[in-house]
Amino acid sequence: MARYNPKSVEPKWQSVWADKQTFLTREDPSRPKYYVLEMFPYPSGRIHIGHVRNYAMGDVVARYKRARGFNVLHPMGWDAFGMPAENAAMQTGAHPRDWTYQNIDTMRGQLKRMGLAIDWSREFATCDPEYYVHEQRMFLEFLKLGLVERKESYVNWDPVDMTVLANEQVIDGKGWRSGAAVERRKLSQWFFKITDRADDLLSALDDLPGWPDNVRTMQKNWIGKSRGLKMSFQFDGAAPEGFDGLEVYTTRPDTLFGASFCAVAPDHPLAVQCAKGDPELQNFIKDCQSLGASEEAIEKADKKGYRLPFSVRHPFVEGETLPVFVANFILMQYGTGAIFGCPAHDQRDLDFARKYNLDVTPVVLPPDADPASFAIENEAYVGPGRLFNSDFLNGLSVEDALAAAIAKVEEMEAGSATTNYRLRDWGVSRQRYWGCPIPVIHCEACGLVPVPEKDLPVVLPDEADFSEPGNPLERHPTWKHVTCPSCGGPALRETDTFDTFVDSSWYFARFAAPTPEQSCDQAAADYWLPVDQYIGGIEHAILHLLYARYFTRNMKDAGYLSVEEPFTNLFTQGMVTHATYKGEDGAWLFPEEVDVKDGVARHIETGAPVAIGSIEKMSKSKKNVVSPEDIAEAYGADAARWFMLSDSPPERDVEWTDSGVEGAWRMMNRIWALAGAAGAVIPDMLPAEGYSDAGLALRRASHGAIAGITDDIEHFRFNKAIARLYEFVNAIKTAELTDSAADAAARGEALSALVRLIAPYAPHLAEECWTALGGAGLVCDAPWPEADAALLVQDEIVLGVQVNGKRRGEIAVPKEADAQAVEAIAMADAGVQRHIEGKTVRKVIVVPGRIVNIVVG
RNA sequence: GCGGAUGUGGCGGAAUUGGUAGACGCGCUGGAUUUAGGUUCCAGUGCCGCAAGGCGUGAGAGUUCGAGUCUCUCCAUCCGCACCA
Repeated sequence: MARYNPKSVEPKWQSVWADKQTFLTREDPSRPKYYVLEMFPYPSGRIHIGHVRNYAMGDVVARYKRARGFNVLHPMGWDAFGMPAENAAMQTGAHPRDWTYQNIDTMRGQLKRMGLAIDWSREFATCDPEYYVHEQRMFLEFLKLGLVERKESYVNWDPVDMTVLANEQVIDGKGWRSGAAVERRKLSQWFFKITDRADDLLSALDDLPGWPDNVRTMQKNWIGKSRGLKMSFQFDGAAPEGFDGLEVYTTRPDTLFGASFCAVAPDHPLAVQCAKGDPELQNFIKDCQSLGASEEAIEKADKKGYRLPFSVRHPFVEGETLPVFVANFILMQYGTGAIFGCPAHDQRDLDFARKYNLDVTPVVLPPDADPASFAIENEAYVGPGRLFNSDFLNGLSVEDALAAAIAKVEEMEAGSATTNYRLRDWGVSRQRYWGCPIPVIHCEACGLVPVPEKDLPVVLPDEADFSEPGNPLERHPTWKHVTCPSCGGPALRETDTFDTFVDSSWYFARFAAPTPEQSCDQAAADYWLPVDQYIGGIEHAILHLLYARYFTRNMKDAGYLSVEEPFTNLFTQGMVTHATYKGEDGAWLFPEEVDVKDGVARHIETGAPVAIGSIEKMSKSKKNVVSPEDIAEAYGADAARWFMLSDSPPERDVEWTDSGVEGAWRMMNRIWALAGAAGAVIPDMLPAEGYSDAGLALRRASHGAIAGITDDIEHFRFNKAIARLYEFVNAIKTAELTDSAADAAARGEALSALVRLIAPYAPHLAEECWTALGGAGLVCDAPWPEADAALLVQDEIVLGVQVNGKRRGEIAVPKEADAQAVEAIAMADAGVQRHIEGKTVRKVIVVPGRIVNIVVG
């Protein structure tokens, strides 16, 4: 019996699958479809172990559903545009295209060695012109439909990458890729009008039961819907030129009687206008803008204001006026960029009021508080209560007062109830070379002219200069100079390219079309979409997933798709982590450079002590990475896949350990020793009787394993499924079978089931064993084993017996024993007897099939 | 600050509707096989205790015949958002 050798076995089966086109998928209306998709990789250079985990999960689902008779679509592609290719060009001189396609070649080879059940015929990269031509066409249709617009706006400018970033790409005031402090610039940009769909994107979250709650909550918060009142305060005396009144947004109009000031954002038009003749205000505004938006800056920043030479009239109180400030804590992007301040019931307003000695009038009285003595010190009261000090609102609850105040303001025609969103429109213009060109032309005479259909795709120029930062398309000598398709005069091509999130917002639809010529074949898209199971990292909870949901709606409006929601079920898997190691000189060390024994680490070459650091997400910079290739070389792809799914629940992080993968490797060998050596034992038919007790027990174990593992896979409990597989293997190994034909059949049944159950995890080993057992065809084409319900019930049940809630014994009772019989057996148990001796039995609780509890006093 | 999650042996983690806590794996201990082994196999392994027994699911209370699971109050860690009016 030869030792299992994945090095020869794995390539063999991979080429069998390839030759037979086993995983080639076509539409087949006669079968139910199942579309399983893992977030496609960015071709950064090499596959890492996190990819292995991600794709192993998808592969388990794909192979399982396939065995259950589904027509499974499981494709793979490349999210291939983006900054790293351009950075590589700047650093090494390699062309982004060459760099990208070389990486794709490398990574495709690595993925294929993992033995994934993927239809490679559908592969594409988003940088293929055959892919992005559709993106350009869709963009022009969206433009026609009014779903996109060009507008001038403040943008987040990354001074290192020299490009614009979406709000979502700014983290703590820094660019998500470069880490540079983001600046604000006013530019003319293309925007997808995602805010038009804010309400739909929000409410439809409730109809996504297959999504994790945390992702839905994050999207909900990101969209940030609030109901409030937009209202206008009239200026007291002469209004500043061009201003009718000061329009503010508030969610607390119930506290209007506590208002003691108004404030506008530093970049509010009123502030900007006033600053024209006021150098001091100019400086103040400049200060505010240089403050930055980082977490620390916000927390430490004092509330600061600048008093404008105007006051506004209180809408409800005749003769009362409120001072108007420019204040650093007001955001122009939210609401109207102006507020009224009620210090008693808003902490920010209170901080501000204390600093500038403004009135603090409480108007909401907490339950049980005394109106005569209730006062605000340094903490604003934001809880529930009854209104007081508030004229016509007095005595109302906060909720009723809100409605009453809104009604009053609307009746006065001073404002109206509105809804506000935190979500901003999606700016998609990027000043980069390695992206999808935006297909429009700027003509002095005709204005904005879409590139005509016949001229699509607008392809990137081959030659480009990457020697300096900025946009190589902009400084290309010829590319942008074109003739206007409308008037024939000289015109300029748009040199911005799309944010790469546009590319990944519809790729799942492109996979559904069988040929690259089609963006989405309507029939194929209707057959395959939505994606039944989407799997990827939690880091895309907002960005990618929100954009994809939005884009799908646009595509539906443009007639490409019939669905609105692209992903029915979403699973967010955890990361792969590893301990970090630091040498004496403080430099990070690769795990293979370190020998760890009994918790003490030494450098293998020098023997010098090594500090073991925290367990972190694998990253190149900390060198705590392991190469999937090395692992596959040493243990095989099956063992790597097995381990990645075995130790932790898939949504949780898993720590990569050598002992863990060694354990998986041992299991591969155990299974091979068990199934590979058994001979052709798969029975044609199972005898109805004649089994020994052990034979029957083994049959029960087989069917228990089938039922349990099936349920586990359905619920993404891969770690539990693997634990059951260990139990099942142990059961087969330790079964003391007789020589009877029936027992032999029971063993054949068990082995046949085992091999089919491990196939989603360890597909190569499963094929090898299947052949050895005399299975017909390929195991990946074999149907999933079915559990026989009759074999899932035990004749005899073991019950725990408690005395006063503490476990004192264990009894075996027949399955059909009634409560009385069970009680009698329990009372007779020696361990139980010892604990009830000399005491009065007050009550006996028998829960059939579960437990017996004897209460004594 | 707001929102979400998670706390179980030396470690990763199991425990349907409240019903035998610690499945399974790793590690560790002892033994056998092997020229050797970081191979394979067997046995053991929550803690204290020779034992009987006692104690045990972040802490504390509560409901219950019975709580890892339900309720309340804390504590810790992680994630997301954050001057959003």
